[in-house]
Amino acid sequence: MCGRFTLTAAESAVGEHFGIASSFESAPHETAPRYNIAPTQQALAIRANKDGTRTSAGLRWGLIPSWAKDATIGARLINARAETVSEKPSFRTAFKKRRCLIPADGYYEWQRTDDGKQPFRIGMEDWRVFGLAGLWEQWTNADGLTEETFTLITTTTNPLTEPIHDRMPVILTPADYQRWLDPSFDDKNTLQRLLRPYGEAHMQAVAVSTWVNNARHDDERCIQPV
DNA sequence: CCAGACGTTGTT
DNA sequence: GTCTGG
DNA sequence: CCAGACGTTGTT
DNA sequence: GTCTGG
Repeated sequence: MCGRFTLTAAESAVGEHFGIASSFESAPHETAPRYNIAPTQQALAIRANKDGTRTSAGLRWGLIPSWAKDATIGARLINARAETVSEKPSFRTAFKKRRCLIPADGYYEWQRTDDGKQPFRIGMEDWRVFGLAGLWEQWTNADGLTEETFTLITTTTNPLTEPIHDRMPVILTPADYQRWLDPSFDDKNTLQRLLRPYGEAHMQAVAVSTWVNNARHDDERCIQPV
């Protein structure tokens, strides 16, 4: 699965990778380096308009379906399984109409051992930015206040990460971005084929400090190799 | 018809 | 909102 | 994902 | 054990 991730890259590198001008105006609070993005926190999301132009915004991690009576369900819907995402009531509408990319340059998985749990930071071999496949929703509470949330799609693991954990988040290649983001594209089979494990060839996994365990910790010590 | 669920993970 | 179970 | 709470009353 | 919060 994927319950934590990083986005430490410069705002300009993120903009260049996803083809957006700048996040300073649309999401000023998401431009600082993040070493430990946790569920319920805001994170940067990339979406596309019908004309294909891309925008960025800060959304809350943990999808709240539009029909939810209260927001607490969001903390449990932080991941959606690629195998069932197109059918599940909580996700199917967003899968058709509200897909997004979540910029990251690492994600964390905890390996269970006899001694406890060892966190790993996993990403590209040079820690460059990549796009995680996500879905977003808009939810309005009883007071009429609106909130935008997202979930990350997971799939089976790849050979690099198999010893650590049996699931991994879906990482899309830039060639797939446009189709994934296009809100008017809704061919279920085509979309579902994009949700496969990313090739391990240019990835790395590094054991890091348990400092990352606490979601309130958000500094360089989280990515410190051990 | 109405009522109630709607999710993933890991562990057993 | 939409589907399943009763 | 992990950490931390897990309760009610009345009063300030 | 299970739920909520980050």
